[in-house]
Amino acid sequence: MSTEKQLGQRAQRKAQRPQEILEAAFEEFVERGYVATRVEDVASRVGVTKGTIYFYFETKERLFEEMIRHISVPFADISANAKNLSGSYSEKIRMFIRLLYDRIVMDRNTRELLRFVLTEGSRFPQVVDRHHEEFIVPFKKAARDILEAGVAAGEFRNALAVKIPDAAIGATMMLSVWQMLFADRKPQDVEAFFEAHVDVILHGLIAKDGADCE
Amino acid sequence: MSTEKQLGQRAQRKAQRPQEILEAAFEEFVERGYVATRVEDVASRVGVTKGTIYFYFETKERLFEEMIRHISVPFADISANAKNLSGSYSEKIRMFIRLLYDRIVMDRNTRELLRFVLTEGSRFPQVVDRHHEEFIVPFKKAARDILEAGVAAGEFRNALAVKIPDAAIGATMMLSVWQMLFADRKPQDVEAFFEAHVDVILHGLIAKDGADCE
Amino acid sequence: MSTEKQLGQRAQRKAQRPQEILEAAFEEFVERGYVATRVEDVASRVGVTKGTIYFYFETKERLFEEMIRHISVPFADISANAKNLSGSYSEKIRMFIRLLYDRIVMDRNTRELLRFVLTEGSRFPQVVDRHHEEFIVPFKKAARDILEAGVAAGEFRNALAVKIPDAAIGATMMLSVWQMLFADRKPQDVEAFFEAHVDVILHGLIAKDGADCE
Amino acid sequence: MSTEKQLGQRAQRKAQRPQEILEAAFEEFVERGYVATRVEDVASRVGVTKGTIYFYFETKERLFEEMIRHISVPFADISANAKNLSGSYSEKIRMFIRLLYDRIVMDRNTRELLRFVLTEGSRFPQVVDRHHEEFIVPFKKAARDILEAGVAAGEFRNALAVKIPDAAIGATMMLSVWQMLFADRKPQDVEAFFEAHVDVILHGLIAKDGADCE
DNA sequence: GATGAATGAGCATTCATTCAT
DNA sequence: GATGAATGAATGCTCATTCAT
Repeated sequence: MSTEKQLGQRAQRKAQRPQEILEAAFEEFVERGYVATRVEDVASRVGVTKGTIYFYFETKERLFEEMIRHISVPFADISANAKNLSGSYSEKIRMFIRLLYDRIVMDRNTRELLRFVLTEGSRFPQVVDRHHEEFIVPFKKAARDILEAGVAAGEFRNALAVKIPDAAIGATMMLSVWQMLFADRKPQDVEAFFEAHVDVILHGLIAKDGADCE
Repeated sequence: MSTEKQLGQRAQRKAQRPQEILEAAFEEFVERGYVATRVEDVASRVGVTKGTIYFYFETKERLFEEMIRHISVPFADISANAKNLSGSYSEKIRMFIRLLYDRIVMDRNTRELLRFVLTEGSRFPQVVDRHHEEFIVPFKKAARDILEAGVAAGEFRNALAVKIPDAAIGATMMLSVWQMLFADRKPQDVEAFFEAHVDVILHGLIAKDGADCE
Repeated sequence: MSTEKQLGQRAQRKAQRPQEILEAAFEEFVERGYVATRVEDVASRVGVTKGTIYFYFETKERLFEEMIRHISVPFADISANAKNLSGSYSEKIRMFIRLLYDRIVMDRNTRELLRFVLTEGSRFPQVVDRHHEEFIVPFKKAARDILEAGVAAGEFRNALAVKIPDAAIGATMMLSVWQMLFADRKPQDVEAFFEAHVDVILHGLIAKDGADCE
Repeated sequence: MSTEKQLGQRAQRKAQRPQEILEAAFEEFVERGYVATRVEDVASRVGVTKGTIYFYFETKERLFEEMIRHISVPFADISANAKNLSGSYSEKIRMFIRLLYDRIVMDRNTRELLRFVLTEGSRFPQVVDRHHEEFIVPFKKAARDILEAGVAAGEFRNALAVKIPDAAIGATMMLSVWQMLFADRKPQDVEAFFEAHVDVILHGLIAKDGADCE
């Protein structure tokens, strides 16, 4: 017991090392990309030396893959949340898209994860595949579920987008891309974008006679 | 005819070399990214040796930048076309988005250009800036012009998206990203996506009483 | 003893490496000059590989500069010795020139240092400047000091060379140059040269009536 | 005849080409040394292209060697002049050293030739050997001839330097080296140096009683 | 004679990886 | 566990040299 206490700090440190390394790796890979990041850069950021990295991770490739895993919070939670939404289906779709914005646009990890998939995809096909299964498929399913339920409830019309929910929700991606490109230099008004997005896919652009859709 | 003879084989060759090299560079950079592409890879693809590449381009960086310039067809044409669209504003917005799909989703050059901007942006900030000026700004302007004209004509309601046209048109980007990621492995039904996209932003999702929005 | 053990083989090695490398660099640069010497040549001579050189020295330029520093034993010692000379001023000037021969003509490091200054000066202007300050200026001063003291003591006449001591001592340089050029192939009789040099500047060439100057 | 006149200019040009190239080569090799000078640099200076250089000179090595030959004006003239000197032997030695200063110190070609011998000697041993035969041996002989004649005439004492004339004349080299090193930055007073040199070797440093040697 | 496109050997430098301490 | 000296393959870039035009 006393031994445990004595070693306490060091042991904790040790247990955290892999985490620390993965987080440092994330920052470095974000800054320079896979090829241009040196293992030593990661080590310096953690405050250790190259050798230590290799003690925990076989190769630079492995380090990258594990880093990707580490920052990947599968889509499950959004799917789960999506099921618990309350209110009208319009409200539900609004909340769902809200969740997406918080993830895809606002959450740095998720945004950079997407960038990694785009930039290093050819070098790490498994990463692309995993991303497809863990994020894109569940995301599409969750979206379709809400839309279909909305149709069944008579609140939504049976629009073409019910089968292809990306067509309704996809604007999210444009904002995400703008963020990736210009995050720093040309800040976006995310809230306004979000409201405009939800508004347009719920009511459309065409002015209706009689009832104004606005 | 006489011109061809005057030029001679060698001269012809020389005139084409830069083009050939830039196209080979495009393919290689697409496949492996900037850092991982060796100048020699580009040379082999053209069927020459390293030295020849350096005869035409000072450095690898320059080669990349010139390649980007070479595949960049500024947005001007779309803006121009956008002004000549005929029919109702619903028709016009449909045609406009159609043009976008042809460019951003279907045209490989433009798609990969976007990927380069995303992947190599930190290494080539000028490329990002140029892309913003030549593509994104004109694109947003063209979109806003149509929407505002549609509102002025009374055909469109004064939706929030009129000020933020990306919110209406942005789904395009999601399809583009899907293409970048899975073009080969998970083909998309671009036509269906397009139709669903146009349908949803014109009519919205909510079922209208009395008049069915579809 | 304990120190040696504490250091360990590896530590000892490491402490000596820079020295070893600098000495190998000296030999290689002497043999081939800066441009024609390959970093790998230096490595081979030490018995390591290229990478090791770069572990200790940032660039080939730095390696050269540090090597120059390493072989440069500033002139301070000669100046110091010059002050402690005893005997008549004729004796003193004789001893002083003797010191110079030992350095400029006989000492390989100093001789090659001069050659480096001549051959690589345009590439390394700082090296030329440092050489001027550390060698040439102190050398001239020390020489002038002796000559002036000799004049003050009435032993030397107030010859023009008192203000321009190089004119009296400069023959040293010719022998040094002969050494640089033909050291191996046409050996010089340094002693005879030295004696003739001292003799001629002390007594001159002209036969004096009455007292034979010899 | 008319043909000859028509071609006149071109033919002249052609005949001068090798000369022009050699002179351009001299300037470039002086500026950068053998290895760092590119054949194309030489070509540009002449206003032609690489190929032309290779039309006249087989290789870069040959170009260098021929350039050395081109700027080498053997010592013969000095030897010849030395024989025609008039006046006392003191006068003669003065004139002889004067000739040396004009050549070794003041004449850029000769000075740079010496530098080439020093810098590229290991790469071009024939150049060193030729230099020895054409310059150094005749120079020593001419010097010894005067000194010995002066001794025979009873004007010079039979100093040690008569056998080793470099010991008397060698200060010239120190000034030459100073010129090579600092020509631009620290100008030398060549005349004063020359006078001091001649003065000291003729009269020596030691104050003679009775007759002041000055 | 002159050109300049093309070649390819050569070299400085980087960096993932190993391993003795 | 951690270090960091050492390795060596890899790659950007240069330049002497060639040769078809």
